[in-house]
Amino acid sequence: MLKISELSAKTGLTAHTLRFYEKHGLIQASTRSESGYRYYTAADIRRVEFVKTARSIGFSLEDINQLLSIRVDKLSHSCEEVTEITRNKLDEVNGKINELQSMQQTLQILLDSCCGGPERAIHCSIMEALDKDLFRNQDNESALQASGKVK
Amino acid sequence: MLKISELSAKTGLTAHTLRFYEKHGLIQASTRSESGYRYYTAADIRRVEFVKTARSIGFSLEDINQLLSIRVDKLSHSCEEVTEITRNKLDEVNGKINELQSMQQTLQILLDSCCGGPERAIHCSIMEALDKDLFRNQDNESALQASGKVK
DNA sequence: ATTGACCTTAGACCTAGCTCTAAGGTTACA
DNA sequence: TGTAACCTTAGAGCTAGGTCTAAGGTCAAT
Repeated sequence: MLKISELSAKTGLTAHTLRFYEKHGLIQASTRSESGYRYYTAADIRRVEFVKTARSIGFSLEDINQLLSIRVDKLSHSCEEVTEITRNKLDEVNGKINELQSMQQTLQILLDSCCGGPERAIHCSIMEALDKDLFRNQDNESALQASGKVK
Repeated sequence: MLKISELSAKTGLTAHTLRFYEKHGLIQASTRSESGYRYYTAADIRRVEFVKTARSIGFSLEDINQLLSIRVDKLSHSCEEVTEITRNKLDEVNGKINELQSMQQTLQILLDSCCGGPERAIHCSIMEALDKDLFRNQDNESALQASGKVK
């Protein structure tokens, strides 16, 4: 039976975060002392580790709540439910990656178009590109190429 | 000279957002009527479009403030300053992509390891993986393979 | 003159996941 | 017995970028 600071040391989560997770229904201390101190059993600790692992993969607290309710009653739930949560998360992650890769490409094109030197910014290709609104549509690269900023 | 609702229609930004940008020093209406109504000149509009474009690429409001201060006095600034902002942003984006790709890989491995069918979740590979804390180090794939969950 | 659509401001609210503070009670050790 | 290190709770604060509300003033058309 661990006190909250001991569980904190064991898991690397702060006591604040552990209480926060409790408030959001993710974890619990099965036992409380008479004075209200939380005491965590081995099972409690495994649950906290589960949360920590799921969190490190990127699942939201809401996802984890769903995963936990499957975890405590696996007989009433199917693999399908688990994969659905996982697949939804993967879709979300893929969506974010696509957005970021689009930014990445645009930023790279901008960088490639500019000398990057100590020259006055008066004719800086990046500033021009931002001013000319070459990014209204998805056709960034050709728009920039058409503007003559990419060799 | 456009009123705020006209600028809103022109740019697709809400009047609320335009005022919000003004509060944060990004934009301004050069003119105000006696009663305090904002009136935007052509130059104001170009500045708003600049902000919108930079925002769509992913620059933060703080980045944009820096870009704008270069924009209004290009003689006092160099291409180097502009590329530095851009490169920092690119680094940030690349960092996020890396994180997300790591999540993506882990999620994909989890999905590949599970039947995803109507079977009871009692031996679900994903739940087992989350319980066994196979993700403590970067070696997710080999850990999962070692656990026999990936063919 | 009245209505309805517009405008103003200050400031609250939202998301997500913490992070921290205040005010007070408990415990262990010297 | 004192004190330092713990624990408790409720609730505020943080980030970033909006989004919305309330209370009131303005404007144009009828």
